[in-house]
Amino acid sequence: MLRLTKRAEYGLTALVHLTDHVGEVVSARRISEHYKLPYRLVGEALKDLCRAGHLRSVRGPAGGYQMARRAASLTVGEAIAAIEGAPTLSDCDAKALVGLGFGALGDLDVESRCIIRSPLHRIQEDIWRQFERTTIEELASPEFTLLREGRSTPQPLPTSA
Amino acid sequence: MLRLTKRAEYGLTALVHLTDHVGEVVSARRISEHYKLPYRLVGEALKDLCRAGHLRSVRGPAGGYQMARRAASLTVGEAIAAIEGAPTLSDCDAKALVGLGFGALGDLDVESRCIIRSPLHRIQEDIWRQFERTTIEELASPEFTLLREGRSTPQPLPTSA
DNA sequence: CACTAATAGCACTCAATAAGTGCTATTAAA
DNA sequence: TTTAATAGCACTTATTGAGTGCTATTAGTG
Repeated sequence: MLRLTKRAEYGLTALVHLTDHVGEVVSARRISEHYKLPYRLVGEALKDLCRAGHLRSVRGPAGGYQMARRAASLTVGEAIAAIEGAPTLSDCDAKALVGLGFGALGDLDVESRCIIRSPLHRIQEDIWRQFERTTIEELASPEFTLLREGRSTPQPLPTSA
Repeated sequence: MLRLTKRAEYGLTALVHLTDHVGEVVSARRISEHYKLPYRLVGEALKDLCRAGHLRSVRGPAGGYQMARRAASLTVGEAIAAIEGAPTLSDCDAKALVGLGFGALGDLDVESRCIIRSPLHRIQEDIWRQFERTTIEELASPEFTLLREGRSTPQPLPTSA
């Protein structure tokens, strides 16, 4: 029903935490205990983010994760894509991402059930644009979000390492 | 993975069709055959839209559905809400819609796992705003469906801004 | 009147996906 | 050497969505 997966939710939560503790190496267990989230799932989400290069990992005891990039340059869209892939609103959207080019699909003949595709695709792009426009830094500091359009004096955040 | 349900997809398709045949009474069967969609599911979606008052129904042979409102005043958001309910991005968003007010939930204690809630909620609102901003008329109007007769390489849509 | 084809409503089954777990390997600090 | 972390992947269970069955009601037509 148009919602993010738990993995994505946990991943974003973890990213916010790591942003608030930039410089530190924090383990999946610590994060999961802090927010009372299932340890293993938080771990899976963190692995995904690590594989995508958004986090760095340190193995062994005292190991864990830390931001690999500045929170201001990592978008919610990139994070979600790393965890659950780029979202698609409808099936023919999904097909379009693969085939691209209408006539080729053979499935879309007659009146093309996809008369709604292109405008829906437009909406989908808008949504994705929202994800891409929002950074983890903004997720981490709500007051920052409000300044998105206003662009008044941005406060120096503790994120600068 | 952040996608619309089939019912919503079928419902939107049907609405576009009814908009293109405004004044006529079109049956669920005709629509389903036209777009090669499962008859019963199209029917269910149409019932939902009818219950919400977006369509009028006529029973008996020669019965069917017709727009109850002008397509220009019916939004994609309203249609989707009628079929699959208002979307929520995360669980704590869903809870927030009920309880609203942080401390009251008992689930959201400690550091409140919902540190990501409010900015995520903002994104969700943006998305919903996109749905509310787009009308069925826009879904139906040809200038929004350039790809339909585009045949060759689908150009990126004329996404104004 | 009988028949037919439509909507109305709801519960149910089955399939797809997401949530969560098991297990093994590797790494590195103590 | 022990321990606690990440790495990876397959697996099981739970939830959700897709689709169907069934019955009732409505109204046009021969």
